[in-house]
Amino acid sequence: MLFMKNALDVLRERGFVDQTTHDAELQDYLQQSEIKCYIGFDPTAASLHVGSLIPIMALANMQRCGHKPIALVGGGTGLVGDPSGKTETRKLLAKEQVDENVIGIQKQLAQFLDFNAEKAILVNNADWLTNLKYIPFLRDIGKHFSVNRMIKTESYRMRLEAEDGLNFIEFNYMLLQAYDFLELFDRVGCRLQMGGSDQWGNIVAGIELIRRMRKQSSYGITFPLITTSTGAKMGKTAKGAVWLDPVKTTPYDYYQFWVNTDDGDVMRFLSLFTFLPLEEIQLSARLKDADLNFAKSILAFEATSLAHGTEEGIKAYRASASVFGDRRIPDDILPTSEIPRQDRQFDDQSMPHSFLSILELRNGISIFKLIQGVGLTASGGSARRLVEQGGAYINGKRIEDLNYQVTDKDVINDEIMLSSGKKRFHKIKIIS
RNA sequence: GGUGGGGUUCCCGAGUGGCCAAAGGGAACAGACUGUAAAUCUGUCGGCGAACGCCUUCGGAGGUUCAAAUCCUCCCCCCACCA
Repeated sequence: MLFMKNALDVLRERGFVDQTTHDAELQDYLQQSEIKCYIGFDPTAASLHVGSLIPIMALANMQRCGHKPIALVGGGTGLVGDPSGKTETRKLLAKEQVDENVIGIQKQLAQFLDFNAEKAILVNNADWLTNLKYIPFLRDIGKHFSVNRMIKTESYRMRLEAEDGLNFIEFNYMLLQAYDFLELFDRVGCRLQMGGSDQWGNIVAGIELIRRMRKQSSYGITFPLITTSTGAKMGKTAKGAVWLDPVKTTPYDYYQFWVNTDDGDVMRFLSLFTFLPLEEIQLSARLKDADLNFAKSILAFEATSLAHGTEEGIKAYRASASVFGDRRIPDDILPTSEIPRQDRQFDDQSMPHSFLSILELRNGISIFKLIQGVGLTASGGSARRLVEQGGAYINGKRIEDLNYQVTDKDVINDEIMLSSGKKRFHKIKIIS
């Protein structure tokens, strides 16, 4: 393991590093084997979304470098709410809700990290935070914090200047996160905390607390805020966030999210969101125009496989090929990827679909009712508009007539393919 | 506790008695162009309805009025300053 690449270099090369504290010492620290590093995850929802992928992938890369990642789920801090990077007060969550969310998040992290044989550790800060006593905490921990300094940090200053202000419970957040770091330092000797760039202040607070109380040094790494090349925050789509939960965002939709990556982001995203060798990724820079879509397919396949397993990745790829057509992916593009390059298989189980009885079709169903019914649009009115604007298709043919009645004549091979625009499909399977 | 300013449709933000389903921008959706990209241009963008239209929405509850997002009363929440 000694000849392994330094984890800091790996993270840096792949684009994970925004800032670090005392770089040289950190590098030395990471030269040891099996060091522990942690990242906190907020249990604001029962599922993580692609916005959390950067920290997840950072931990996974650490693990691949022979280190021991600790995923901290904020069951305790989630009860308080982190003001960092937010311009307004977050709603306080009920305790039951937080507990439920913690369970969901744990499950998803296990997709990316190997928790077997203690190769990664999962902790919930509710275990120690919820038992804290106010007065002892103030005396032992609080005395190390200068309010003057705290209000100068970016995250608080932002909120102090904002309209909405900052309330006291949020103001405490930094102390709690610093305490988490101290706790992990004491429990397992963790000396490295990572997080988004908005976590800088919180991370430094922890480092200082450890130094003051334990006279030991510890380190921090922050990740850059990932935006698309068009400047938008990554991970939002029409339906809101792109979730890692396959029920909230199906693997097919997840794949579609990635395959629609902006041209300018493909290389960067391949480095961040896959484990494909950097040399191969850099080589794919030669891809131009439509050929760049090969790289996008691979990105989508790899990302989907990571989140949902290879089998789902393959299914999503084949489902996409069956509606968008397939071009054989050349062997020399990102050769390490196990994306199917030879097969002509299609998979129509994985795309959005629903079932309809043939009997219901006998009398005909209004096209816009059907479009709305399968969920391609949210309301009958918008389905109507879709047809009026020429965006509705049945079996690939544009529907010109608003009053079009879908009947059994539209069934092909026991199926009807509806589409909204040119990229959103829904297959209706007919049951006789 | 006092004084002042706020809470508008997914978001930002105009509107201060009828012409308001509510300007403008963003997001989103569709069309054209393409490569399932971006940019650009065009259209749409509360619900129901073929349509005249009807219904729901401007923090909450009442009230005034032929008519209220707009006026009045009470309540809730946020912000600033003062205490």
